[in-house]
Amino acid sequence: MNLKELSKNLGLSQTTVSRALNGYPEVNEATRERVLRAAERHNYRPNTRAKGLATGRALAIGHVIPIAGKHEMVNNPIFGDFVAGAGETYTLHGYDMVLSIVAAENEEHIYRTLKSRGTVDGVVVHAPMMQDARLPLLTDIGLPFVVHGRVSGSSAAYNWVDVNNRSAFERATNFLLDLGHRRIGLINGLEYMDFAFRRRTGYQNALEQRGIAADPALMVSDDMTEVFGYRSTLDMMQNPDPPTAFLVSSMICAIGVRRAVEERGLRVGRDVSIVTHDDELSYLQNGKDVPIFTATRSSVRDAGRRVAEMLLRHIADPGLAPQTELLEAQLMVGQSTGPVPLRTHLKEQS
Amino acid sequence: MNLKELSKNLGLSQTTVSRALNGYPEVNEATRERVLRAAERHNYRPNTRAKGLATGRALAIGHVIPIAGKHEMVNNPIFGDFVAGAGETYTLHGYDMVLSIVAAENEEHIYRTLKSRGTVDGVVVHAPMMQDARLPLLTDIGLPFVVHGRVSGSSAAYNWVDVNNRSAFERATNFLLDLGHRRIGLINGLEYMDFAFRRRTGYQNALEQRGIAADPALMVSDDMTEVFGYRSTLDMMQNPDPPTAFLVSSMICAIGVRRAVEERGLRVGRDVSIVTHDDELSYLQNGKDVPIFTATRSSVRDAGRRVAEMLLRHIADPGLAPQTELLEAQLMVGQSTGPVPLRTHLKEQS
DNA sequence: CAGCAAATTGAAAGCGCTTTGGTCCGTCAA
DNA sequence: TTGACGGACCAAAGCGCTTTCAATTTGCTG
Repeated sequence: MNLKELSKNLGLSQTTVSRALNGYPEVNEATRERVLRAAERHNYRPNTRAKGLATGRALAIGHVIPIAGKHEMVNNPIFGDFVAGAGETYTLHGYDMVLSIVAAENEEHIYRTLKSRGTVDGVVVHAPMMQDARLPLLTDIGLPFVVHGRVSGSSAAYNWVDVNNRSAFERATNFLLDLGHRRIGLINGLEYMDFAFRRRTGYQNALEQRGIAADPALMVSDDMTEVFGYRSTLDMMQNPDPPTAFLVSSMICAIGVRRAVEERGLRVGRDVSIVTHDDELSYLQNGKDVPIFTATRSSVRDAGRRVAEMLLRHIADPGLAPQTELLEAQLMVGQSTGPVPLRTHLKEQS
Repeated sequence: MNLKELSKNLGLSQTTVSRALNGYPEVNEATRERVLRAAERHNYRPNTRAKGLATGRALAIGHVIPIAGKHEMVNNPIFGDFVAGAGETYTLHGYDMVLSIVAAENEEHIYRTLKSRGTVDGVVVHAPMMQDARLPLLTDIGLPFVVHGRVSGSSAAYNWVDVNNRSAFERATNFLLDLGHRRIGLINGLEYMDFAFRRRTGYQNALEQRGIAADPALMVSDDMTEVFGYRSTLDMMQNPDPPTAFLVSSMICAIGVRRAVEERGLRVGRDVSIVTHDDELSYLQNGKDVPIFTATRSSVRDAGRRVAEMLLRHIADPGLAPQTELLEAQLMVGQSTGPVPLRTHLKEQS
């Protein structure tokens, strides 16, 4: 069933039917009613490609997901929840979501293709790095975009939605300091990722304010896997003056930290404290009533929604000035933190 | 830059240029060369929508992802890796991937829309349930599809790619039985999901073959969260005759099992054994060299690739008879299993 | 009752591509 | 020399929609 058939069926011109369906004012209300009913009855839906051709808009948003490639980067675990949030919003506004899975080295090519083929009206930039090259590229080719995160070192203004990673980790560090911890291990993501850099800044700021020198031996950064959390915890525990607390950049990583701690015969929340960042991934909930881990919490699904809304706003009104949205993470106290243990206690365990 | 401009530029007709670019034989090789070079130089890429309109094909595949809605179902954690695999394949074949995030109750509507708008040439069915209603629906509306998993209770033939869940869990159970375990807890996914049903069947088969009656108190099923693994393990440990081993349907769940075991002061792999299913999620690797958990292993990303290939095959040749592909999971021995402990040992701990 | 504006509706021209149905030339066999 | 034939190319008709420009009708005003 297409427009032509439908209008013939109704004894009207395609013009009128099209107008009726798209809510134009110059069509008689009675006629519109009749058209809508007929469309419903015949299960008519306009062909997206034809509509797109005629209007010049794609009614679709692109998400380019770089996958683990040469550099053995791990796929982003927050991705699923993020697109769930964004997708909800697109559906609500009648937009499609186009996903491009691509090796990192082909990213530029994909963006150009997306633009020149007219596949999408805009894109979301995931997992921004410091001085991310995608910003100038997208600006150059004229594809509207919103960044999920921020790009340190970018001079030009651009659209972004981000969690206040610095303040979150600053607060988390202060929380641990208040509990008496002085040796706090930072288990961070790769620090060419913007968010990881900001988190370390927050951590260091807090230490500095109390006149504590950050110990390089207590700061590591890598792909945030369970094994990384496990290994680096074991390593730090070897330190003659081992940390009594860990600040961790992801739940998955924190699970590895816990494994290491418990394997050493210590108890999380009593002998060793852990604070982690919690993206509220739907499949990795941090406990039910009481959080398992004390955590800086911020819903990545919600972030997805906000990013999508911002992008649609800018597509609808290309003249709009760049917007930004800074989300504050909550600090949720769970079972994984407690006052610093007495030195003697730790000694006798190790 | 579009076809018209490009051909004017070359002093050729659109027809010839189009043919040259699409590899038709009736064009002079020298001309083709010239056209290809010009296209490259001007960075020309045909408009997808126009091409689709003219050919009647969308060059896109749909993935409909139901999200946590009324029934508080948890988003599928394997989703990210699965689409990564499928997406690779699509990109390779010049197809786009269209994602629809939708509340489960609107799924039917989305499929109809996808078809009538001509957005996609086919779809992938995720997370099939027993007697899944999507199969008859998709057959009815004539949208080609491949199921990731299988649908018990479907009479008609259909395309699917699935892991042999039954045999995997049968082997895992036998492995534990061989180690002397007789009380094995099954922590399974929701059993209206087809894979969960098959896994339980495998577990029960193995027990039966050794003349052991399956104890309903040792079989639970729910959304596979960390908390579910934790809670149900604690519950089962209360049993007067508690399990000495657990067979778990997902890594995330198994992490909860481990937490419960260690919280009870027991040691995984010595006091209590755990076997889990491992989808080889890129962000949740089961250790590096030696697996943390003994596991039935099968790459969901690989499954994504295979599903995508099968679907593209069927779209290219609509006459093809339904195909099926059964993947065998590997049983990887890790650090989480060991012989059944002496009864006395367990008693003294509890 | 003439005249004009507002309310409705249509015809047709694109949007950028593919593809059908030619056309125009050399070539080659008869 | 002629006609058939294959090679190389092109004009134009769609694909299913939107939108401009016009046409027609209706309702009022003076």
